[in-house]
Amino acid sequence: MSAIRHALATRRADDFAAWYQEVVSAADMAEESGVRGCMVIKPWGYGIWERMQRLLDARIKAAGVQNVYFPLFIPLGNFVREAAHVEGFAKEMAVVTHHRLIADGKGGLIPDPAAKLEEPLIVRPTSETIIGDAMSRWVQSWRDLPLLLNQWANVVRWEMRTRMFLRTSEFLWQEGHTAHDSRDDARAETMRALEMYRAFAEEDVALPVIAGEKPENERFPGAVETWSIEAMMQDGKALQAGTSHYLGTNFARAANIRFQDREGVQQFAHTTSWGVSTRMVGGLIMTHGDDDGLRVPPRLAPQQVVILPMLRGDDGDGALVDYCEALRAMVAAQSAFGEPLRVLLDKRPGKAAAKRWDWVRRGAPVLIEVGPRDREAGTVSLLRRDALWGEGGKPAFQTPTREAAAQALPGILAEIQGALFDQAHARRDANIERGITTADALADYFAPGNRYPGWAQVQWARPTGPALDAVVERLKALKLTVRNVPQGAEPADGACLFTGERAVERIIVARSY
RNA sequence: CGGGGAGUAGCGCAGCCCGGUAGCGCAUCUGCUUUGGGAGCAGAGGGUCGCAGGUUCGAAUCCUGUCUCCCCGACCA
Repeated sequence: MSAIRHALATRRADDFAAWYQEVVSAADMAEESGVRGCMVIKPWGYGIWERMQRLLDARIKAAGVQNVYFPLFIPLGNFVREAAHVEGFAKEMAVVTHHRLIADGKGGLIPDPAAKLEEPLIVRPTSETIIGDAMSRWVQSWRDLPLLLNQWANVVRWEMRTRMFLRTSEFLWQEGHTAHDSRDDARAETMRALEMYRAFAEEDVALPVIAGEKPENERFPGAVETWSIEAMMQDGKALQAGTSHYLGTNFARAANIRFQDREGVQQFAHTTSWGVSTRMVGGLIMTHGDDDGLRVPPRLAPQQVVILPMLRGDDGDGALVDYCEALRAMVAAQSAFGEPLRVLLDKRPGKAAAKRWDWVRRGAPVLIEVGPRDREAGTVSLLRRDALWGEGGKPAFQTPTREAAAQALPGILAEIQGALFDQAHARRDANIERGITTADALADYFAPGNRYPGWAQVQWARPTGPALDAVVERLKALKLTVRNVPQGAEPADGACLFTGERAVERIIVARSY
């Protein structure tokens, strides 16, 4: 038993779903909007997304990909070309049918029947079709390839069940779209994007992931291959945190993206697409959050260091603020991870101890409280968010000198970034069961009493068609899905767990978001 | 989209069954006290009870519809 008084009302272990929602609101990240499935992303939540954008965009540009922007609206006729793609998205589409409102005579407004669109517009659920249409005009010769594009955009999918950041009807993402003159080149791009996501997730978000290929039944509609990075949440469920697709020539045929090769022969281009979304923010919460709120990895924190003067509303405040301003300047002069350190001096009136818990819940990596006694002694009181609690259920303050604190911060932030990754990595590895070889053992491992069981890595014979459907049904009975076939796993050396045939590869099986 | 639950002050809730003009805790504001760790006391402000109809002399409360959220399922980044 601990005497710790946590900053949240709900513990992860008691009700993970309720805890998640409490973090989203207590960390002041987002709130409901009144529109089904849509959310208002508040400054702290959006600031984290902006950091993700900045870091991922740098990686995208470093790969020679150029940013573009395509329209929100896609003509219906443009969308209907790739059959599997359309079938995959048709059920969840927002459609624009009118362009004007008129009074309904009862004080309200209705779409003007006289302003019905000749051809409805759909709100993009993803942009393969409209970008494919442009590519068909932009690509003529092998010299035009590869064509490497990316856009940062919002997309809309009419989801049946929504959750903040994890699945919203409208979400923000980047979608890369590339066209190539060969299968090999397009597949290489697919794998490059996947590796980019792995590095982004692990190095920037401190999110350990397993990269691998999705099974046939989990492929993106219209894709030839779909690859993903999968992260383990603290309740043991898997979260698909990024995807990369090799689309073959399916979309090129649908959009007529053709080029003349070196021999003068018309060929269809091979295309790819890849994306990471605001869902990553949800993954960050469920990976790094604790019973005191969010913990933001320093590379992503909008503010890495927050200085809290212990103001008393008396004459002593001026000198204290001066002391803190000087500290702020010292800290701001430091660099961490190759960028100037992001530091906030929170001078809002109020008790430092009360404001402290606001910043703990938001998950700022380092808090520095400064009182009159610190000022006189030339010290500060420093608290690491990744190691909040000390002896006796009290916050674990350190009291270095002001100068020492400022100089130590780059190192401390690097330590926190590493500590968050290491904790998540250790937890994930401890919760992957690799010894399951029978269906009964699998059912036992995921038995209802075992609340947060984690993942199982098992061997299978990679069934296809009806045989795969049968496997999917058996897994569904246990609420499980095949997440992916991990890259770099050991070769199969046993029997398929489902069919008893000789296994050909290892797969990750898990419950998922 | 099916099954279940819920919308009352910024947050968490009571009141509803049995209609009579809205309350508690935290937060906020003011004053006094306190002052190195999530302060105490006193006072104050803040709500057309999700929205729209209906029943009624009178609706947070009863009836109908509708919107939104949460949980479970089906579907999906």
